[in-house]
Amino acid sequence: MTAPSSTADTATVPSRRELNKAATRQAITDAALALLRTKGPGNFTAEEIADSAGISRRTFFNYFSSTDAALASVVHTFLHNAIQQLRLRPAEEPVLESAQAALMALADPKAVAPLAELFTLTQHSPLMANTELQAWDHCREQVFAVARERVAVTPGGEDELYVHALAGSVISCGKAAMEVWFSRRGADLSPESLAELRQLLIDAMALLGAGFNSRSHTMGPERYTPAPASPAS
Amino acid sequence: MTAPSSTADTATVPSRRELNKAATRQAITDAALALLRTKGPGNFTAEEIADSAGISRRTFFNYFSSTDAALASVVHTFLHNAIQQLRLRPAEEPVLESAQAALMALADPKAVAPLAELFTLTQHSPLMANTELQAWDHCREQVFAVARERVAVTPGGEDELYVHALAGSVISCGKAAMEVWFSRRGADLSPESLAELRQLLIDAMALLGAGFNSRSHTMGPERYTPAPASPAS
DNA sequence: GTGCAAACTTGCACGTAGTGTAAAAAAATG
DNA sequence: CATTTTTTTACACTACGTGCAAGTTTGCAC
Repeated sequence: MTAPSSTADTATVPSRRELNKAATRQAITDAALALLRTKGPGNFTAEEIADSAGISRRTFFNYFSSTDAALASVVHTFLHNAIQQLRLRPAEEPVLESAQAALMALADPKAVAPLAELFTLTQHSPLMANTELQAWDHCREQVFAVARERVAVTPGGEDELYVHALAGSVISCGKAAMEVWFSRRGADLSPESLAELRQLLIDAMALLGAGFNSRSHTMGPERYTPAPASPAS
Repeated sequence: MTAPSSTADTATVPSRRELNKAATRQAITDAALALLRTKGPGNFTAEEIADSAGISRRTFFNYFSSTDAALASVVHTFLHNAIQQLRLRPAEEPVLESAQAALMALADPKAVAPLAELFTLTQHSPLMANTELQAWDHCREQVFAVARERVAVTPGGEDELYVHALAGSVISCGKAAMEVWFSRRGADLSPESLAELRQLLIDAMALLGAGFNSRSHTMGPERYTPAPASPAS
């Protein structure tokens, strides 16, 4: 065979095994998504996915521990990218701003398209809720790790609570922004829709940074930000 | 038969069938907890639980959809009580204070003892993580419902985001406080330990109310400083 | 190339999960 | 007691997830 490519774009050598594994992995998720589109959530088995991906049932379970896990890889890759963006931010930047910036970088069609499709296809199905929650929680742990590095937590101090609560809240607000966006726009990936997503993410982080005090959340009828036009929903 | 008790504390008549159902339900969770203690998480089957509870395997699945669900009933009852406490708070009270007060009411041995035991027994097991996340998320939905009632959300307005983000953050902070408490004190239910739990809950809500801006969260029930303007926009 | 060791895939088998179904048992009702 | 309704139970069935022992592919050295 020819020598390993000298024009490798990444440091690690992409061996044949790695490529094959990545290819089958992708084939599995593609097959799972296709079945999700055609048959709907919960109406197809692991054997069907494996069959459609051209592998055996046993091999499917070598890659994913369940059918849900195969679908959730979409969420995992998105959140993985988010964490990478977060780690790129300067360490001296406040965590909230870093989170906001990291989320901004992902509010483009390429990144959110698979996520949006998965969301719309499994919107009212409790089947995905499970693995989805796990994915978000996994992301929370990553944010926790990043935050802990920056805050330099003292072993027995009260910083533990600070970092835990901050990481969880950041995830919750990001989740909230996405939920609102999906409920408003569905799978709409137009530039205006994505702009709205970005604004929602900004607003959510701002709410968190302001301690949810930006508006008097008593029963007072006073409204905030008189929202120019667009009463149509 | 004897007439329905006139001293019934609840409006609904506790018929024989209701009592039996409640008894078997309790027997199942007791059996599941006992097996969890003796065999450890993941090392017992649904049939064993049913056997130990004196019922058939099929009946077990009539009550719970999985072994995890049987264990998670502990978490559900705790969170159910928390929600009830939350609903008891006056509607004009800020949500953060209501949440704090509701959690205070549950920081007593009676309520947290089963939760603490379940936590310590399944601490490093991914088996419970699943249903536990679901339980928390279910609680989040309840908090969301309460918050939406109070905030009087306008259909197309930005209040959706506010309520979603607030409910999620409150849950995250409550979760964070409990996680820190468990990691510090384990299953310690002494008065000092519970006092620390209460303080952690207070601090967590204070952090949220202060927008994670003040790092001096060693204070007691002090008022937080009003949050400055939101980050650059 | 040949040979070898490591990895990956595959088929098989096994225990378990969860559900549909119909019959039996128990409780409410007349 | 006879009934009607609800609950439990036994049975069967599909699917899940995993251990195991093959077979197959890849990497590496010679």
